[in-house]
Amino acid sequence: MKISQLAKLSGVPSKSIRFYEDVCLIPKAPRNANGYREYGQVDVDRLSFIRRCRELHMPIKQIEKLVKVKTKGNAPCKEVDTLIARQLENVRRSMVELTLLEASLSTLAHSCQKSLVSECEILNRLQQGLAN
Amino acid sequence: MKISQLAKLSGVPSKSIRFYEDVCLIPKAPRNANGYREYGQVDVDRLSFIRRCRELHMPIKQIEKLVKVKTKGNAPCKEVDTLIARQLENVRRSMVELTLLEASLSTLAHSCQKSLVSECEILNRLQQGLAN
DNA sequence: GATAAACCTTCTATCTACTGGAAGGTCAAG
DNA sequence: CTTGACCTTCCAGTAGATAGAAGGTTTATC
Repeated sequence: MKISQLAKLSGVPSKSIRFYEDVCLIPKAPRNANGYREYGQVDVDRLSFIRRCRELHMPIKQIEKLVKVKTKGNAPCKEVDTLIARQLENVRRSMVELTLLEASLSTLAHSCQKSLVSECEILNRLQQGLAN
Repeated sequence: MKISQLAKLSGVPSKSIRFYEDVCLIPKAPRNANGYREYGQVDVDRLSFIRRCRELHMPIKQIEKLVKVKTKGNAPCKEVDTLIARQLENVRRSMVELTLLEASLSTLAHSCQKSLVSECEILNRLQQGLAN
């Protein structure tokens, strides 16, 4: 199949597929007589896998390791566990940070009852440091 | 004062200060005889303000509006409210997304009891779609 | 047979918000 | 007089794409 068919079946846009090839996340596709890339089911599977990893916000470098380890079936899957655990940690760290942000912004949003910039409590707090 | 002093007082690295000048978030600094940038207290205040906005993950374009509106004291501060509310929305949207991610990753992390890649439940789920 | 739409290709530029480094000028202390 | 700590500009790179230009191919339709 050609690239747009693969895009449809895998859920990854053609542009991204070419990009993934550029950065060596996927192997270089063979070309047909016109120089068009030719794909098969294995590519659909691989890209579906990659798409799901990306949906979990995994960086490409990590997905690369996951893809590599996936191909050698009788290797220990400890590394897989580690990569997922690391990503889970990343997500949890971001959540903590966002929770703090949310609190600050929420306080800030409710802090101004005035209507002129010169008296605006929001701006004052941003200027002087947010004590919450 | 010179740029590194401003950096110290405002908490914004010199490199970032030059960058903010390049993208017109702050005005071009006057230069002394040697071509060095010269700053005063007003710049400390402005950059401290900017730093606090950045700590709230506000994009530079939004901060720019906030800085602009801040200078004209007797303008209505409704726009300030709007910008903060928008940022709060952004943060909340990200939190929702991360909460879903956390759930998926957490399930995934606990799904594999095997030790070989070929039987790894994590990889299976990433391949076939995560039903959770 | 002409032509237009819908593909495909490569290359380049753009986005965000910096950060790092190279090459070179200036200044103060020892 | 030289060493180190500043300062300057400019260029490159980060992550993960996305958009667009310029050009080739194929297929359907008139």
